[in-house]
Amino acid sequence: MVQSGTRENNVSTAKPALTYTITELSREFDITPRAIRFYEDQGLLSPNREGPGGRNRVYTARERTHLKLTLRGKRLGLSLSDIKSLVDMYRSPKDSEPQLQRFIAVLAQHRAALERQQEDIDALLSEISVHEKECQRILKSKKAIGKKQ
Amino acid sequence: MVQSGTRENNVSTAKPALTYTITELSREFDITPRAIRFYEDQGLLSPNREGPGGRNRVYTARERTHLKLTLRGKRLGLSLSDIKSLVDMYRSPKDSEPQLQRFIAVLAQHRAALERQQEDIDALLSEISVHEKECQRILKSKKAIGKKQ
DNA sequence: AATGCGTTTTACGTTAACGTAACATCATCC
DNA sequence: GGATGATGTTACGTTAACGTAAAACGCATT
Repeated sequence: MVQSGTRENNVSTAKPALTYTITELSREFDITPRAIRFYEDQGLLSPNREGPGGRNRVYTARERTHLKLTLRGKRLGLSLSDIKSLVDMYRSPKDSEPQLQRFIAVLAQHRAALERQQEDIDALLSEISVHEKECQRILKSKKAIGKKQ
Repeated sequence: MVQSGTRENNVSTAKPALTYTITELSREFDITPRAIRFYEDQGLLSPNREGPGGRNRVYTARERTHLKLTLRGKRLGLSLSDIKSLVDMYRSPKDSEPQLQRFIAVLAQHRAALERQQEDIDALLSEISVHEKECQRILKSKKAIGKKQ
């Protein structure tokens, strides 16, 4: 093995250009390489190629960020196509004014969705608190009665 | 149509016993009756039957609550089997002490998951804020330059 | 040279969560 | 009393998100 872990290429250039292999990313985020390639098929990632004939995938820090964003979206219950539209927006050139307006609108939309999710979470958390307190109460009453049960 | 909307049966009894039909619930929560029956197949709901031969489904307020909980769980990205275990816990008799302990453990587990989701949401919201501000900045600079573009 | 490991492409399999279609049943309306 | 409309069961279809298997290539070791 010539090099393992995160490596830094192009020592002569100014930019660090640190990159990752597919297995590195799969281990870091605890997913399979298959999943990462699948995300690429769905247009969520677009790694460069390296090696003979540009065979192997190489991921930049930017691509890694996209992957992180993808996984976050998944944990929040978003579909991959939802995430794709998000990533696409982030990638899209925001130079024309209508583009900017649409981008802002989408952002507001996502913000609203996330805030609704926060409400759902708060509701569930308070429900859980109620159940927890109920359990504590029952436990205490049991101890008060003793070992008759 | 004899009765529409939420109706109140058993006028002679003490309990109100207000119930719902499947279409009422489907409209209230904007889902199809098919979905509700599917949730029943998965053990998330267990409506009573009514009419000749106990043909039609009738849902109590308790069942409606279970449905609400189911949909909240879905919005948060939980699978139906996840939700089922949750509902089962809520239904299970919490009288024996080991049962209680397990229940508390599961509650803590869900609490942790929800808090992780909150972090994810916070992260995304701050990201969105960044992008929004960036957009505002670009818009301002464009207006400052004028209509040269 | 053979072996083994890691990566690639291709393709088919799988699970979850319903959608959709077909048909029967029951009450009601005209 | 035939049409309409809501509800039921049954069964097959569908989409998303990968899993899994097969076969090939490149590089390293033995």
